Amino acid sequence: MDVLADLDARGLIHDTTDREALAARLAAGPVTLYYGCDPTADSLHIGNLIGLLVLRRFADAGHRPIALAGGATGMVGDPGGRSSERNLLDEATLRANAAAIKEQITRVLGDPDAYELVDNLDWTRDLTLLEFLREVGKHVTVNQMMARESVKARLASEHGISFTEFSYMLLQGNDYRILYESRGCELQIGGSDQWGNIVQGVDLIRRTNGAAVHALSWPLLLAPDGTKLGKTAGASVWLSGERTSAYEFFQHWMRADDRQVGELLAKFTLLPMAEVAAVTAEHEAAPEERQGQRRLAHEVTSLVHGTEAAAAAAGASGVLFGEVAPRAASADALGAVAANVPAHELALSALEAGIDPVELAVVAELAASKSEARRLLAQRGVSLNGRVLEADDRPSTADLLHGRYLLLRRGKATWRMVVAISPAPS
RNA sequence: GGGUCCGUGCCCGAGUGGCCAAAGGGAACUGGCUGUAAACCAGUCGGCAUUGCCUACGGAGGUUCAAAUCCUUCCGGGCCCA
Repeated sequence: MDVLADLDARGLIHDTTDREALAARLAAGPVTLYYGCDPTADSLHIGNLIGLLVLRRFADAGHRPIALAGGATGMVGDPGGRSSERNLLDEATLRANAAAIKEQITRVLGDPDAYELVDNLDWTRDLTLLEFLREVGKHVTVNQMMARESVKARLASEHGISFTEFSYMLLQGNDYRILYESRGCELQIGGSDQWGNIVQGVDLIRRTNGAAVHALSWPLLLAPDGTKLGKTAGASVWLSGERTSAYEFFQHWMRADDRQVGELLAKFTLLPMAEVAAVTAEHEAAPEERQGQRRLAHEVTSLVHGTEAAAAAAGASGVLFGEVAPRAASADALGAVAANVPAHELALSALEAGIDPVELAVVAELAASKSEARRLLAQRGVSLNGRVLEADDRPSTADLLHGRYLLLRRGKATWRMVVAISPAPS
């Protein structure tokens, strides 16, 4: 299979170094390539998922991917795409983050024999300043570095840019050089915001080794209306089940904008393009059926959380958004929901005399504060067991479904379960 | 080292002694319409609390009946000069 053609069809090529040379090299035999993510948090988010999946696509085409966790680069901070200086994370945090991220990479890439996982801290930690200046710095002109968009933007802003962040691109360039020298890595991939950093490495390798290596970037994901995706919108959907439960993850894709379904299927699933096209066509014929979103949610959730979790999330969604009224739902169905929707325990005794809805909303973490809870209730934004919860209601044990569940919803799609428990005899 | 300007709520950004929990925009949240969509319309958007209180305008002090607004100092940053 022609990987480049496939990536192209999926809209995953934004830029490459000499396209023909790259195509020829890929056709000539297995190529070692890498993609790196910095451990700025203890979980990757769906933006990084594209990169991992592109690695996977290369692996499936017979190439040899390297996933790089940026233990070293994470300590410095990439100036790209931000207007102000980063706060440096301490080493312990970074180490913990890197460990968590490695686990996620492993999950998405599957077969541990099919790829290699490295951490740039391993070769950067002991690099001395003099070595760095002589082996890396000497080959790069500041003129060229200043010309980078990300640097220019920061130079123009009132915040400036520290030398540390300015050096980031050299560290990343050096990673590529090390991987080229130690493992014969000839291709680095990344989002288009990484293009400058990637090309930096390509240049460095040409100057130090006289070799022509390659680069490939994909376009950054845009919001459906073509504007830049808000930081909160995409960056808040995490791969970690701790941060974003499998159910919530599934729901994120279920709510995808119609206009984006085809694009998302192409970029975030491993379905062959022919099938993507078929599903998209089916979806466009009857968008209200949401078949595209269903398939998308199932595929992506399976990749990240496993098919079992995906099926469970789909099952819970069926109960919550289906025809069945909460009061008529079976104990099994509710149990399944409780296992998928964030659930909170509440002592049975707290319900006996009736509970203040404000209190209940806070306990269920439907609202972050009592003020917010009151606001939501005033706006009639909370429902209990399928009925609007009024501010002067006093939910009690009589409202428990099957003697133990309270099913709460905020807005249209945010569900919480409260499970009543008898205090353990002590 | 000298001069000068700046630091406001999730983000951008007004405010230069009381009418400021702080204009405006964006994001976000809720309601209406709908298909768990889009667009659009309306409302909300520091916390606690029965019209009141607390915390907040980089940090710490001070002046004042009263400070985001004035003074001192510290921290952080931009620009110019050396």
